[in-house]
Amino acid sequence: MSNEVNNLEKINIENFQNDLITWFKREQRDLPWRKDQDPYKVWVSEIMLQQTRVDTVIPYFNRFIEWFPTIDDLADADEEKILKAWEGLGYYSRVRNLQTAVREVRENYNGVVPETPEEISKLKGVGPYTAGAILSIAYGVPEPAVDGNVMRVISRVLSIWKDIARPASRKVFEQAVRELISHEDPSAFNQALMELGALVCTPTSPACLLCPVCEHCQAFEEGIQNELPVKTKKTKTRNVQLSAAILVDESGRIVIHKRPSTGLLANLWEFPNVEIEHPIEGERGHLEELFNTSIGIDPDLEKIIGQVEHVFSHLIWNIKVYIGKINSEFEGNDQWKLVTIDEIEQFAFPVPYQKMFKMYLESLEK
DNA sequence: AAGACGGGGCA
DNA sequence: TGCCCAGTCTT
Repeated sequence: MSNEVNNLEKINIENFQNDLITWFKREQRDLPWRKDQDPYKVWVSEIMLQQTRVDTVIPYFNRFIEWFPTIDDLADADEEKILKAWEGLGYYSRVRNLQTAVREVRENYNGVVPETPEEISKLKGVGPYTAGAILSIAYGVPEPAVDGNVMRVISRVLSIWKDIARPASRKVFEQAVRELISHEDPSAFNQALMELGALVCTPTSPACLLCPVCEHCQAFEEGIQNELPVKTKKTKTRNVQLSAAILVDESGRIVIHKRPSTGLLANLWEFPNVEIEHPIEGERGHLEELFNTSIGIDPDLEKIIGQVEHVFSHLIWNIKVYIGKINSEFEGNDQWKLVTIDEIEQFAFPVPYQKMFKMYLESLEK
């Protein structure tokens, strides 16, 4: 494995560590999860930061810690509330896995986040990156924490032409970091690598002239920093047509539905909707029939108030938004509820349905 | 190894 | 539009 990173011999590791860490201690951003090294808070921040930008995470992190200050608070929380805390952040399985995992910590580790790679990696939602991040930042363990930033930085510094889109490549970068990591300050080293990737060694047009380790960088030396990292794979998104309805009863309450516990947007709330596989020309009666047969709701649809388009990483939703009325016989249960406009905010809705609700409120003002 | 899984920011 | 972001889990 180690000969795959043969460029390691060209670098002065100790100087590299010093330049990198010195820069980090001087330039690091003031972030809420850097105020202390509470393993729980480090853990929460690392889960939130998965595939999510720092600026997006900050307000979510502050509110999450406010609502669930300790492992016990999170372990005891209702799922509805943790989903509400995550509403709009995306990748909602992260927070359900996090709650599962803190319960494991309470049961199996006496409420203390484990500090060995073997144990921490068993926790739900803790993969190789997060394990290394928590261990190094909270406990000072010299484990690699290889994320997209680190692969980009290391691919340039060591001129590694492995395709970072392939799962197998991560091991190469982990091995490189094992060789490079500071054993005096693994926390600063790992965070510095990520901070450098976020602030200086960016995906496009890296700021090499401001880089604290440019003199160690083989890509910079050869002027090929813009060719690295190598990353293939294009995601092809498919289109899904939906029709959804704000259905109101006699007293103005609205029908909402809880999504299934698995799959896309699991356990979040939505407005009644059906997928339209074969668009039929404007047949409202046909659509009402479709609502009836597919979700057991018999609405009186009045009109379309607009469309919502929402792009996910792997698909695109195009939602035709209807308003309508619901029969008086409608009864709620665990999955179906009638709620007032003011009660809506207590439930966690994915963004496309937030857009839809906003559209509905605007239609009322006219 | 590939796909599922959110959402927003930026060229 | 397409790419990228402090990735992990399932198939």
